[in-house]
Amino acid sequence: MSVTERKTRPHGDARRRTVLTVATELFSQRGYNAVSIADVAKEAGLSQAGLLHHFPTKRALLLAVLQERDRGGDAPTPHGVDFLQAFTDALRHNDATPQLVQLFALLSAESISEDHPAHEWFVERYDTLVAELTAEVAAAVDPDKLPAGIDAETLARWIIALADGLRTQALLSPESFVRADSVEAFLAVLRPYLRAEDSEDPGTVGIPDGY
Amino acid sequence: MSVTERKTRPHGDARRRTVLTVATELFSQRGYNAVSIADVAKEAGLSQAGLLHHFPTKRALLLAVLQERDRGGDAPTPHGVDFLQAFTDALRHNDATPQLVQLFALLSAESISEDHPAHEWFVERYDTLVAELTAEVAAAVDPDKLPAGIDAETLARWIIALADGLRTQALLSPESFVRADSVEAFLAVLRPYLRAEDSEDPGTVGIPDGY
DNA sequence: ATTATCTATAGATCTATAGATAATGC
DNA sequence: ATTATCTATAGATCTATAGATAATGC
Repeated sequence: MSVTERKTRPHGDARRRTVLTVATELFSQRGYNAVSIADVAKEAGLSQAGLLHHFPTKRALLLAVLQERDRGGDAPTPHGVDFLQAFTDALRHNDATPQLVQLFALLSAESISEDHPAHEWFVERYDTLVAELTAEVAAAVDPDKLPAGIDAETLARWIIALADGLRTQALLSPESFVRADSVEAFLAVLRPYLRAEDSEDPGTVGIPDGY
Repeated sequence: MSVTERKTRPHGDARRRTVLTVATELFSQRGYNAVSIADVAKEAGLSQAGLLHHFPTKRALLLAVLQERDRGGDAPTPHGVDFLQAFTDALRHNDATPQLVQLFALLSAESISEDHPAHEWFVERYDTLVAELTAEVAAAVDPDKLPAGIDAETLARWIIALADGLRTQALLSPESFVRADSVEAFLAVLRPYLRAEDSEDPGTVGIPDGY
């Protein structure tokens, strides 16, 4: 209940949700720059000015889409080795909605430009993701078993990069392989580096949508 | 000497090159959709209509940029293990021109949409890349040493995915790590799987110089 | 004769605002 | 009284074409 909260009504809330769904779909298919707010409004069944009543600018609409999609991993996730398994499970789950996967593929590339409305959002997202995964990998692997020069952060960045890079390949050529299988096979290759016995107390860290 | 070749003159050729350079730069910074041909023309020092004399549509301009950038590897490339070394060398070379790297990051994402002007170009590019790298990996590794379920194509897709995925991370947060180093470290981890005649001591994992 | 340019402009879009009207809830 | 909409439109852009003029090379 922030000071800047606006009053809404049931019918307006429903409209807002419709608009967000449509915007997610269109941004996913064509990217932010190639979609007009008129496109979204038409598909959502209201006028462009009607849409702008709910989301005052196109940028606000994009950020609302991202924000909604990021509260994906509300479920409690395990730590250490089991976290890595949960990661590929999340990949498999996300691949069921390719348009959402495509949205993140497109926006993560568009947002590299510093003046893109989602630039800060993505920089922060990757920082968080790398830090989180680094901690989990560190908990799962035995440092003494790692090859020289390979640390937990390196492994964490590899895993994230694999998920992102294989996503491009899978979207361009969907029938050629299964992304989650490939990432899972990679994690299996890391098995020799894992701690002999692992006993970790569970916690709650979310794996976000869009992967 | 194709039938569809156009006659050109020295001054026009120079202009064309200028336009291509500027277009590469601007597309790299902001992507195809967010750059207008007027932007390119202005920066190249000619009128928009003047630009369209050389490249009749914006789409033609993009394809010309891609085509020019793709004839990079004219040098004879080695095969097998040495090819993999040449691959990271190429990465290191490319990272010296981040705006070009950014161009491919952006276009490979934008082009996932089937109606993007560069869609076919990128589908074909990845097909070729995977096929080529699969052949080189197959020549370098000993199939008997590979973990169960991992084949040459899987490894090839991992390497391409790593290069692509780490590219996003490096562009969003350039100071945090060196992409080529990370990919090179990954290839070093693959060393136990290589054919005997190419690697002397599979027991100890070798890390390349500079580590 | 052809290439290389330019100015001017048509015709589409696109974002966002102004101002009016209807519906809703205290 | 406030929210939720709409029509209409201003003001920017954007791609591409029309038609004219200058420069170049057979």
